[in-house]
Amino acid sequence: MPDAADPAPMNARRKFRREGEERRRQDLIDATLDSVAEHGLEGATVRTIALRAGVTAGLIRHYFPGKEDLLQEAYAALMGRMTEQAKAALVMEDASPRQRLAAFVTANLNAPIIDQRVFSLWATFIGRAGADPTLARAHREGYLGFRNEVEAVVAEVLAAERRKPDAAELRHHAIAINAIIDGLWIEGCLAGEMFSPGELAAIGIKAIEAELGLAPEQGGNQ
Amino acid sequence: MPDAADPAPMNARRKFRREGEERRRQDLIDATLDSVAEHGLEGATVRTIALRAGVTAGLIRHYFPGKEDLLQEAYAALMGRMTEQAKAALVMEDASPRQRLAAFVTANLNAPIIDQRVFSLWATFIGRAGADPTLARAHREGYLGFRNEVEAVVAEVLAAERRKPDAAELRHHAIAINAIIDGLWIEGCLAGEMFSPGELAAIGIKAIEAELGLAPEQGGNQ
DNA sequence: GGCGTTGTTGTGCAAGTGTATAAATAGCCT
DNA sequence: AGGCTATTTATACACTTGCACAACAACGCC
Repeated sequence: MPDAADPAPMNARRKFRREGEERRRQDLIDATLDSVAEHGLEGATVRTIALRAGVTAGLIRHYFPGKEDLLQEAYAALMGRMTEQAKAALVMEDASPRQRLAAFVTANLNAPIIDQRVFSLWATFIGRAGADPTLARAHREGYLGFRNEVEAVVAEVLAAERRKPDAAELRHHAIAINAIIDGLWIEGCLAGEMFSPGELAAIGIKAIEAELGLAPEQGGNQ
Repeated sequence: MPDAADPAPMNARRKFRREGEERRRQDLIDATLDSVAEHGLEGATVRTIALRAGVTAGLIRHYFPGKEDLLQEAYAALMGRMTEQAKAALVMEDASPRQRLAAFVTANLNAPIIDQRVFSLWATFIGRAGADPTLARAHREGYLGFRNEVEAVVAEVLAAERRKPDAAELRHHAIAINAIIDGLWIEGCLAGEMFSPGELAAIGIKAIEAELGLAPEQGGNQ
């Protein structure tokens, strides 16, 4: 008679807790990014994502109209974090424009922005920008925002050197500097162990100073 | 009585031609790249690929052990074409090192290397480099090969200017120049219509000359 | 021209996909 | 404590996926 009063029913329904809506959405988005980073878009199935988030697959559809919407929000969250971190280094106060530019470059060429997982996510999503106009526009806006930040700092740096560049010149500098940062970022993410700590940032700062025609710093700060 | 002697039997088996093995493999690889570029890795199913190649899905398994192998070979083919095109601009003869460097940059920052489809493919595949060691190594080799080419040209350019850089300096220049080209390549692929023709190449050449400390060209060639 | 080889097709299948929906239960309000 | 409600689970379903396999027919060879 092990049938009647079994103290451990084998068809026990899984225990669960009710989390707040915001918390669940964040967990699902984070689980989505983890899944995409690890297995690519193809491997990011609702079941994989749900497993990672510690819930069952059905719950996804309770918070998102469909899987596509979850992916969209995950990409938006990723971009938001990236640009937020990147710009954070610019808000230094009590620093010369040149120091701020150097700090900006250094921040963008070290952890946590140099990170293989973030790069994988970026590449995976951006690869679909050619086919998905929504992604393409999201990228364009992020890129232009970033470039405008660069352009603003460059203008300050040159102003401090009493140089008065015209708009076209400024734009070219911003494009070039953006390329230097992006290119070094990729190199660092894909082959970080080939560079010693701080090496990429040093290369980037020197390249940017050359681009702007600044004399190399002589002994240190100021 | 349209039943008996129907001249067009509705269960007609599809007509086909036997292509050479190399031709079929190439067609399948091209169809794979097209599918990946258009729908991403997730949308590149054996049926989609076969449809694009003008064959039926079963044939894929006649030429490749599995879908994964087809993807691997497609990625290898992509990388091969990219590096081949990129290096082709370096074989100019009867040109000064500096002209060769400029030609190299120009070639890499215009069509057909600046191309949204190629970028989509690159990003899609490289996004998996973090998880797939095979891909990671393939990229690393391609990258180092590219950077060594850059380093060699840079050495020639500096030698022509009677400068004798040490190995570390040379390496840093190569890393920076590589980053400039990569970064501008990405900008051009993702937002090509934001730049006028030749603008990216001009920006790249100026940035690289600044990096190398070369005086701007005065009037034209030589 | 017939024939064998094998490139090619078509069908089948088990596993996995996103989504729909009913059943259950955790936690709040009174 | 007890019920209400919305979060969460579980199951079902139609569809797609990669792959296996047998039937077929295009092409070279005699």
